[in-house]
Amino acid sequence: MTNNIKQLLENTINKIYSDIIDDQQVNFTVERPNNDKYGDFSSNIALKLASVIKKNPILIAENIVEEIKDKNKMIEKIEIVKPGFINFFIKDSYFQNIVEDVLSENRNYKKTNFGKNKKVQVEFVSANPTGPLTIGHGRQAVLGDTISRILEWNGYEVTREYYFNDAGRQMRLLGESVYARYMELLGEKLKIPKDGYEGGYIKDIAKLFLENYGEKYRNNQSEKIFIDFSTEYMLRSIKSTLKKLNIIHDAYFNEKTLYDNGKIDEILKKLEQKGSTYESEGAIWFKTTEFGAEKDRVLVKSSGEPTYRLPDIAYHAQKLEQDYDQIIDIFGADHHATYPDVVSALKLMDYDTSKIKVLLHQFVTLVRKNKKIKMSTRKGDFITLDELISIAGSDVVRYFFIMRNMGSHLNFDIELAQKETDENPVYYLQYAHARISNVIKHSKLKEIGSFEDGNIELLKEKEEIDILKVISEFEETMELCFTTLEPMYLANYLHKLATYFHKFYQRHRVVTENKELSKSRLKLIKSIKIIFSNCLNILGIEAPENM
RNA sequence: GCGCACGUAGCUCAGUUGGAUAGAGUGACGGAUUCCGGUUCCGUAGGCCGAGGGUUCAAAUCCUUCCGUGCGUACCA
Repeated sequence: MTNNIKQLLENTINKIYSDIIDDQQVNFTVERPNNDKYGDFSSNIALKLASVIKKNPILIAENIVEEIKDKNKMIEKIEIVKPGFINFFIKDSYFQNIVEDVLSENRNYKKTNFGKNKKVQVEFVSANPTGPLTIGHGRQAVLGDTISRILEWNGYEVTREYYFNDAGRQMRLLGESVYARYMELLGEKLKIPKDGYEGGYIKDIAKLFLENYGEKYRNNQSEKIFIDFSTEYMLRSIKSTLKKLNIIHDAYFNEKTLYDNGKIDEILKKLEQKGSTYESEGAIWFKTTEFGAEKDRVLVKSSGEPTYRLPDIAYHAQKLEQDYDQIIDIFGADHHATYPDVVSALKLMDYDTSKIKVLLHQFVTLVRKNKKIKMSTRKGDFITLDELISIAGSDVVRYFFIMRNMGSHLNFDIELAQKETDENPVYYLQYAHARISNVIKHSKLKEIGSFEDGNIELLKEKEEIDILKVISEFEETMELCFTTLEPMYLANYLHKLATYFHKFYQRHRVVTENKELSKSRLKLIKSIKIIFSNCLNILGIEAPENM
């Protein structure tokens, strides 16, 4: 819609001012003004043009309007205002027609094929299985899955991938911590290792271990089985938590693969050949300063063990060798310093890094009555994602995690999340959907019958046209979500849609003695319902028929 | 110290590439709704957009300095 107007203006100035502007880009905008006295759409094109061709913007505006006047049948009138804005007023009939479009396209309304079935991999969560997922992981999980859904809506083929490492120091500590609890269950004195894990889940694993293996591993701390058993347990638990949020990864990629298939060595060798590494103090360093970093980084520790950086590079090299058209990584803000190194290394080896897109999200603070709840992962002193889901429910958790833009800190108000009242924005949305379902049900009782023949031209009330305008924004909202990969816009949009529906509902009855009008309004609310349902579906939130 | 974010109503946050009177929700106060679900709607109050300077027709938005907060600055991931 906005794009149509923009195109119209673009064509117009190319026609009238072709000699003056030739191939100069005029960076004008078309937007929906917040004040409706400025029309449905407004453009600053004349103001922008004024600085290029040194003419009075009002005059330019007049020339443009003269050219498009009466040529577009959806435009009711055009006004030129003060500094030089051009304001467009659209005919009601245009908005009324949207109802028919929505009803006929239904689930596919304004679905796009921008992706043309291109393959995109979205990597998210990727927490090592040392403990239950935290609230922070939750935000990433929901973001990753919602972004995947947005991509799918736009015709991409998405692979959701989870990267983890079940080797290394952290996992060793996990095994030792479980061992300590195991020995405790066998009546020994508890000796939790230094920096070990103290959360209650360790006891659960130990207990299950005991049930499976009895006393067989008494005094066998070094047994790898503690790590393997714990890893398997934690991965199962993580998957089950994600499933509660309706999130299922297509692939779990273990870092170990990169050692087994020689990728780590290969990459290290390549970097050495490029002369970008050197040895110092027994470690192998990567000359990151050559790419603008403050300091060089260690790739291989003096112990001979690589740091996380080297496998990260190898992993991404491998991703780029597969036939993905795009790679999306979702990381917490604490990773913002590390990924540029990965990209530099890949560039150095002539990989096409333009395929990689990194999205960083800020952290989550759990809040109760305006007070921060402090948490410590190691001590196990935290509310897990799993607990949060059981307290607040999947729909609320999903909505809360994407209702703020990912770049800003999120305060998760645990009390608000539990409220099943109008204070909770999720219920506000779902209630609107349920209400529509109910009205349609009611219309059947009143024997309105089929409303397929409802006349959309009867939708003339301000509240009706207003909500149709909101529906017309769906397309550009989705496009914004797609280009920015920021689901927040859709959350805000849904709230707006609900507001306008409730406003309409408050002032006008759908089912009345007037059968013709009832039918047209039923058509209207049915189309609203479809938009709700489509949007909620993209957000992975249920659209209930009743509540 | 340095790097990257951020600072908008009492609170939580929107504000597309600079645009016309800076908006929502929530809290506070006051109203509406005999009705298809009172989990709804309407109104009022609340702001020098962290502070100063600059750029231009136009700045919450861009540049600069300062103040404040968060994250990073590991041979942890």
